Amino acid sequence: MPDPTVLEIAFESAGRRLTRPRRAVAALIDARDGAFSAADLVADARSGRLGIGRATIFRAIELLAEIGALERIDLPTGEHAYVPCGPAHHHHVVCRRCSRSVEIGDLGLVALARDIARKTGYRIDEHRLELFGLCPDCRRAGVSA
Amino acid sequence: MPDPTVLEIAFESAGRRLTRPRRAVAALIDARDGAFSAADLVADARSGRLGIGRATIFRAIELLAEIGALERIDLPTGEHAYVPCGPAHHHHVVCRRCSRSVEIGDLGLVALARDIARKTGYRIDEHRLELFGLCPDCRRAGVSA
DNA sequence: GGTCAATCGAGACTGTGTATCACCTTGGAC
DNA sequence: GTCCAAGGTGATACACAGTCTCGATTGACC
Repeated sequence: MPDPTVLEIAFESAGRRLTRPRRAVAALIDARDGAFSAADLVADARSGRLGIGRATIFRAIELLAEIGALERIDLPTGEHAYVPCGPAHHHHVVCRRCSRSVEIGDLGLVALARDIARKTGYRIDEHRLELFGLCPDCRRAGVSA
Repeated sequence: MPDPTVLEIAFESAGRRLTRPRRAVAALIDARDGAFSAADLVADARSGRLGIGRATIFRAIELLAEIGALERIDLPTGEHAYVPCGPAHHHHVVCRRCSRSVEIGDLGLVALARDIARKTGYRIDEHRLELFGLCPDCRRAGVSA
């Protein structure tokens, strides 16, 4: 057996069983290398004839998101997507063409939120920053759409 | 007829007809004073027996969002919501209890995005920042949930 | 008042995500 | 290796958001 992947380790360290379907879902996510939708994974599983049920894929995604190994983001189109990520507070920059994404650190946003709290009187306990654009490769490929 | 509301004016200045159903939707939105979901408006319309079709409400929301009089935000729960707002670039702070929201200015985020672009090599052309918490009233009301 | 394109309401349809339930796997105890 | 309970699975039904279609209606303009 090859080394367990980050996602496989995530299942185990959360005290959950590492089953064949979960391994398969983890592999599909790894193969995607970027943001993906649940429908993407379902299609991948189907085209690869992995015999994994739709519900299982949704459950695996939900579980990984709960663990913190995956984060749900909202594309500008209104669709939901998921990005594999580490547990520390961070944000994502997503390529709107190939969906590849990179994590960026906090960037002083926590301080900014504190500032906004002071100005508005709100107690802010959650924030979300997402950036969309073109990754270096897609820029080089001269994509403009 | 009372003075036309901001949303009514938005319809007209976009060169769209100000029909009875659109007026009704605008009134429902004004009555909400904060973020709302499409389902909220549908329920409001139904309970008020306004005789407005579901599709019409969705169409009006879509149109207002297109015009820029409404912005779609994504609640932490994954649901979509809409907030009435002005056309200038800004962000929203939303109370997770009463849904009241305030607009905040750009706050140097455009500069931050430029900085991120330089560091990551991405060309960033869109970003979204949403903050969630408790508004002053709900804080005073001692709500902690 | 008459005309016509924009808009409307009803309802069918699509896609995403959840719930249910009988069956299957996993991993630990022996 | 065998057994067993808990956790997990797949099929399917369901709930809901949002879109599309189409014949009927309406508002803006002459």
